Amino acid sequence: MKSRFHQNLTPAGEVLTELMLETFRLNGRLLAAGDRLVAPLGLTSARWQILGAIALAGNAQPVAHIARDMGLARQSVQRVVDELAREKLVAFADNPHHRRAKLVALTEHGAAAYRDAIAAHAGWSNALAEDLSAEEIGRALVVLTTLREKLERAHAAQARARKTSLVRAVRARREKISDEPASTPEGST
Amino acid sequence: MKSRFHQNLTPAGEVLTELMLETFRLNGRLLAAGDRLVAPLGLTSARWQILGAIALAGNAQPVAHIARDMGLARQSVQRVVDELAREKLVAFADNPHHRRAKLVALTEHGAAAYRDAIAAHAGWSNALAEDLSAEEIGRALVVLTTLREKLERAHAAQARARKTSLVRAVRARREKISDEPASTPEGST
DNA sequence: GCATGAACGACAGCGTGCTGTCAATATCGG
DNA sequence: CCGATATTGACAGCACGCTGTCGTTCATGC
Repeated sequence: MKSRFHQNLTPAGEVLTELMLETFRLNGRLLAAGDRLVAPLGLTSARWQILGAIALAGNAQPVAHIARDMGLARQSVQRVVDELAREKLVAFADNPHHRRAKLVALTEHGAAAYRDAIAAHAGWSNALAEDLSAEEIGRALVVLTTLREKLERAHAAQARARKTSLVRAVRARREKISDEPASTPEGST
Repeated sequence: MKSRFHQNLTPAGEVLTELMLETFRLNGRLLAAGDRLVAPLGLTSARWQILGAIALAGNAQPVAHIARDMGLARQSVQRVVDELAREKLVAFADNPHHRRAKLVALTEHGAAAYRDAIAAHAGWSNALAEDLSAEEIGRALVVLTTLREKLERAHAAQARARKTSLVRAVRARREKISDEPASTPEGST
């Protein structure tokens, strides 16, 4: 089995490597096309995705929730939300549960912009999907989701392991420190 | 048919929209995991992808060719290649076909770094692909490739149409200008 | 009530993609 | 050969993702 990349790759690992490269390429193309699609509305892909996440959430949420729903870092979403707020596409409201973390909601202006964007997207997406059936796209979606979830689980497990070993190191260090003073005054060494 | 996004979406357009969002998420997760994987080698995802593209090309190429192969803008690749050159992972060689566009090749140091990276990737990719067959990953790859190619064709067609209409406007303007001086001296108007 | 840990926004910096511009170079057609 | 066009590297700026840090706020357990 001749691998394009490395002899240790399994057949599945080999085609997965190709899928990764294709994901990077498709990601760039989708962003570029999305940017062009919503540019006449004064939006970018990132901005209208955030408008979409707010709209789909159904009710106002703090930035950190929006970010979690989107699978992005909080600060990334915060930055764009602040810009959207400056342009009056979203507005902040008090959060009864947290004095600091305001709730973010679409303004009328923002809701209209999102409606325009999603309407343009619908026609474009329908045309793009023309050569493929919903079933095969759905199967591809399952593969991508499976991979992403597996990556997220592995990362979370690593973070827990790293934290646990850090806690163990700190505890070992604390016990060692508390042992040494006690041992020294008694002169048992 | 109740759409999560917009009532005009076809079933295929609907699931494609979900696939797009999943692509963005998977892209971020793959980059993050890739960065972690090659960090001990002093590399990042972007850097080792470029090392890989150079290695897979088989012979030294100018930056613009590498970029075209990767589906990226030339300047993006140039920037990283210049960094890799500073760190002695790649080197420039004269190009007999173009005095300005040097050829880029891996150094011994760069080839060793790439070997280490791809070996680490192989184990990791095999494990990630464990829950999926090569066949289903391959089918997903076909879907992604189909979409990407369609996006690229649509963009190229738009660029040609934009250029053609610009050329027509310039020609119409030139003919109008050249007509007016000729008409005026002959006094036919 | 108090201490601790987690979550959150603000601030900061960085990597990486993009587009645009300009000068150098190559290619092609008249 | 010359002019027009395309390609290329260098330069520049920007959007957008990330991580880290710090102070504020909340939740939990003792």
